[in-house]
Amino acid sequence: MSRPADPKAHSALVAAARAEFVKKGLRGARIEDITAACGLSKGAFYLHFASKEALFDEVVQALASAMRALHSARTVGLEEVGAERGRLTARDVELRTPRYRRYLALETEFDQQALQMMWEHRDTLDVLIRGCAGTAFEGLVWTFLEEEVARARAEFQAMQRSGAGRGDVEAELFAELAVGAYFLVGKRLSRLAERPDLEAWASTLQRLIHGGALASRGAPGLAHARRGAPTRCGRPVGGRTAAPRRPAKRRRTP
Amino acid sequence: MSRPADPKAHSALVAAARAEFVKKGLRGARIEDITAACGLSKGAFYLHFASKEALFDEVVQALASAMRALHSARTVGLEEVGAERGRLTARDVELRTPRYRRYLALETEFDQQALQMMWEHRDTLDVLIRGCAGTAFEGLVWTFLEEEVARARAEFQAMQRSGAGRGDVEAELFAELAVGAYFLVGKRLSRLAERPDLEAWASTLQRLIHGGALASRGAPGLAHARRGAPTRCGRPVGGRTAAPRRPAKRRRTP
DNA sequence: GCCGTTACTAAACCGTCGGTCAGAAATTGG
DNA sequence: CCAATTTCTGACCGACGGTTTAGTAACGGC
Repeated sequence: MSRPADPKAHSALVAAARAEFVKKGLRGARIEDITAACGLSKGAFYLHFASKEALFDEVVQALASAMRALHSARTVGLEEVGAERGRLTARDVELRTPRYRRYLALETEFDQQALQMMWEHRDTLDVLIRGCAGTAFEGLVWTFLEEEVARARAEFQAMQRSGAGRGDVEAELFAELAVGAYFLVGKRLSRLAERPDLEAWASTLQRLIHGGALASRGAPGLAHARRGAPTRCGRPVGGRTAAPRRPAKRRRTP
Repeated sequence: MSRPADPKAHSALVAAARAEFVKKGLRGARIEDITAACGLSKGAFYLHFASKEALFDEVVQALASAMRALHSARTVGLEEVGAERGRLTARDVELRTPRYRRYLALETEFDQQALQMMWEHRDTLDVLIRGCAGTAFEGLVWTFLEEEVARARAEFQAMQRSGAGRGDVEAELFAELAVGAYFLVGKRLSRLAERPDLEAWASTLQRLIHGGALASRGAPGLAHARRGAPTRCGRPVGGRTAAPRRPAKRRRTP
């Protein structure tokens, strides 16, 4: 007995809410707009979620667990290769030994997975970054990043100890830059209409971060790193009209 | 005749508003909180500003003109040195010639100025980045960045043509990374209580961006780039309590 | 068909906040 | 001290939007 709920209602609400959150931010999104987008009434919203924040929390939890999964996969992956093939040394880096290449491939793979994850959750990420000021979710994205920075710093410090990482750079700053680079690219994803070549992005970023922007003096591995033409950067999503300036009304100050 | 306005009222309101904007975002900041912070009543606000947005606009214009000034200073500065000492070549980079060092110093100087500017306007930047979703100022910060990216891309492409920049990297992606790095650092400034050693940050960033994170094979100029111990990263501003999760109330979904 | 249950609707409710305005307070010139 | 003038106050208005709730209708079981 009893009337069954529209099986699509819940997911439709989530989808509409995500779109609305991206457009107006968590605070600015209106329940009525969300429900109207799925042909429901405002009241129906509260049959499925306790509040706007509860819905957003659900979405954020999905992102958080995806991040945790990736984070620990990376840690154990690195440990496994470490146990299996030994730590990276300065010599490995200098001669681009198979061990160096193994580490490089591993990192690339995880970076690609990270980008893929960011692509799937790009709307939520965007809201966490720039759409939840003054809410309970404020700063949550920084705690996420902080964990990644800590991991990257530890890895780089290990490389520095073994001579593989340059010693004249503070590990913390390096980690911020590296994590930040991916973060930025993730941020940019939210402005793209269709999925760019994330795999190429990952390897380009890695080349830049490892080798720098200056032409290297006949470094080996440069030709091997190249994969066809440099990659284009994707089309921005349509809309977003021109520069918004001066919402000005009249002024009364003499 | 007539009663003169409190001469400090205007600037006090601006200061209080900036603080409130950072705390709650443009939308979330309440006029009454702003005026209360300077011991004024809500009505007094409208003697000085037409609206909350008008006040914010005033603050943003100040930032915008500071950015424009820096932007054009950089362009003319680069042109001057170009006319005076000639363009950078692959050889300059390889041998770290005086010309290379001149360019490097110039860039460092402007980067430091940029960081300094960002430090002074860190609160406004922060609001533009993460506190104005769904307002008229939405996306303004990206148009600012877009200009910088365009400049960086053009500069890097020139370096690629002359062989000074590595050719296997898309100039656009490089430019995004480079501008993004400063942007991120600027973002981080808003979480610091006191001014860090921005000069050291600028040169570390430059070393990373130019030379990469990997230990270089006895590259010249490495020792000269080092300046004492690697720099610490500053103390975060106090407050900001632990992870905000589950604003949850009760749920009604069966 | 009828009944019980539950999804859903429509409208009311109510707190919040931007903006207004009548009057009180302050200052200056006389 | 008075008058003129402007600043400043704080109660008020109205819109907006999240949440609640009384009522409606769809569905399953009999």
